[in-house]
Amino acid sequence: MYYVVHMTFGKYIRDHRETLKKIDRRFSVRQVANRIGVEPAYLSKIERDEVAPPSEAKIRALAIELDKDEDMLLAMAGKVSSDLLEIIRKRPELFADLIRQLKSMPDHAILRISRDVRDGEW
Amino acid sequence: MYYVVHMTFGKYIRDHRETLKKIDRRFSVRQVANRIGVEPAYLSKIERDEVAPPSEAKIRALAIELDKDEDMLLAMAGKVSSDLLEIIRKRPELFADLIRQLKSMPDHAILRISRDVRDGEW
DNA sequence: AATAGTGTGTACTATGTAGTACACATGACG
DNA sequence: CGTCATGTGTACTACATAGTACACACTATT
Repeated sequence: MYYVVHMTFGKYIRDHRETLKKIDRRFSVRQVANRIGVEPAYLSKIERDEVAPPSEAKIRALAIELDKDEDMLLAMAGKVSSDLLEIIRKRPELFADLIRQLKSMPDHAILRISRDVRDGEW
Repeated sequence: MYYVVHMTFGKYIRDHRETLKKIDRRFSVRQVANRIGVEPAYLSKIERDEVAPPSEAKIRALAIELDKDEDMLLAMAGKVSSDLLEIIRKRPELFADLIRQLKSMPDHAILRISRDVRDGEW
């Protein structure tokens, strides 16, 4: 999935909204804009990357609307979920060290730690 | 260390700068401000919490100046280091899951994971 | 007593963030 | 063939962020 790297936030939203629109006409710019609570002209500009991605709250609404992962969409917008920031800010040195350690680790290693923690192997 | 919770960014900086000033007069508001690259009046306002904490770059400079942990100082300012954000944004779902898992884990468990990863037990 | 340094009050500014409001041309469709 | 919906251009706005610049009164030093 090479192309994802070059995909902007706007183009990604447009692509997926258009795909949904093909089978459901309620996915027009106007109707989606209304449902997520912004002006249609604003969503149009977002989708053409004419303006920066919207706020975290609107991105979350978009993620739900388009059935995409919220953290992934936030990341495409250059943001990190505020609940994660809060967790890190409460124990900054601990989390900073761990995250920097994990920077160079492969996906499967991080997944495994997640699973081990969840399964209570600690 | 209860009081730390109620300590503001400004008060924390002021306390530590004043402590250093007692044994080294180069730690005046003016001289520290000059070294970190801001106006003295601005640092004065920061220390009295009259304005919001400064930018990440200035906080880092302050951390070095006062010999404090950068991530901890950033956290007190309500921020998270941009290098950590970048790491998370590159694999948002993986890191989001892990961090939320670790939210309720005790310090020693997180420390142990850090150590295990560093020592290559993966 | 002069002067050098200190902390702070007041006023101002540039840039970024996160949008709204309305008009307009085009396209779909019953 | 009229009207209803669609996407978008233009203009504008409120608030936040991250500071600067200068003047002033006080303190310490020599």
